[in-house]
Amino acid sequence: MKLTPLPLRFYRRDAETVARELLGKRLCHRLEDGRLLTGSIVETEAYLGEKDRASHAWNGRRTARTETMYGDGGVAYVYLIYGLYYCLNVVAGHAGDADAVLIRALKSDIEHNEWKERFPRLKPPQWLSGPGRLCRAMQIDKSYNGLSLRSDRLWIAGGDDVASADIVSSPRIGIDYAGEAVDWPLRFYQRDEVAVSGRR
DNA sequence: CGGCTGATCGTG
DNA sequence: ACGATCAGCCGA
Repeated sequence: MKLTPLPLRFYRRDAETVARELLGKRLCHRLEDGRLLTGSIVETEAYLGEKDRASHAWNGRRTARTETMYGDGGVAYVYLIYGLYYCLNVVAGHAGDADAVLIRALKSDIEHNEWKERFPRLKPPQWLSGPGRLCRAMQIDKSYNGLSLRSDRLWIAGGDDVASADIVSSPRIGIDYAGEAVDWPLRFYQRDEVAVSGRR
């Protein structure tokens, strides 16, 4: 299995395109001790920057937290939610436009024994199902915020292409407050994939 | 300053 | 259905 990082030009497009095309790609994390955790992306959501009420950058909110999203595409944007969980985003587009793609679920392509020990109550597909769970399982926290997705530690590699007929879109999850943006079909997931989170 | 809130998850 | 739990944002 080749795990070559995607080129920067992959990320420097609009968030919706990046969100669709991230399906099937492999998220890779090299731990300090040398072990490698990987999973195939099966669910994403696009966030469209300042014009998107669901985005942290809505209405031009450019703060210490959102600054990462305002940079060029190709880095990780990681934030803490509900004081409990981390969420991993891929920054898309170009400097100034604050586009990002939330990674919502992975399918494990390596049966990693340690996960069975750490999450004994969850069945295998659930370790990586949901943005908070996948960060916990992949050991991604806020220290990865701003890190290049072509770094030695964290990167995204090519995978199996997903046919467009197998990509389903829907409104995004957990953004009921987002006004006119609540129904924008910016969530994408792989049809019939059990690791996909939440309601369909 | 102090109050409020959330791109979630686990339990009941 | 609800509580956990806190960084960050906002208003004063």
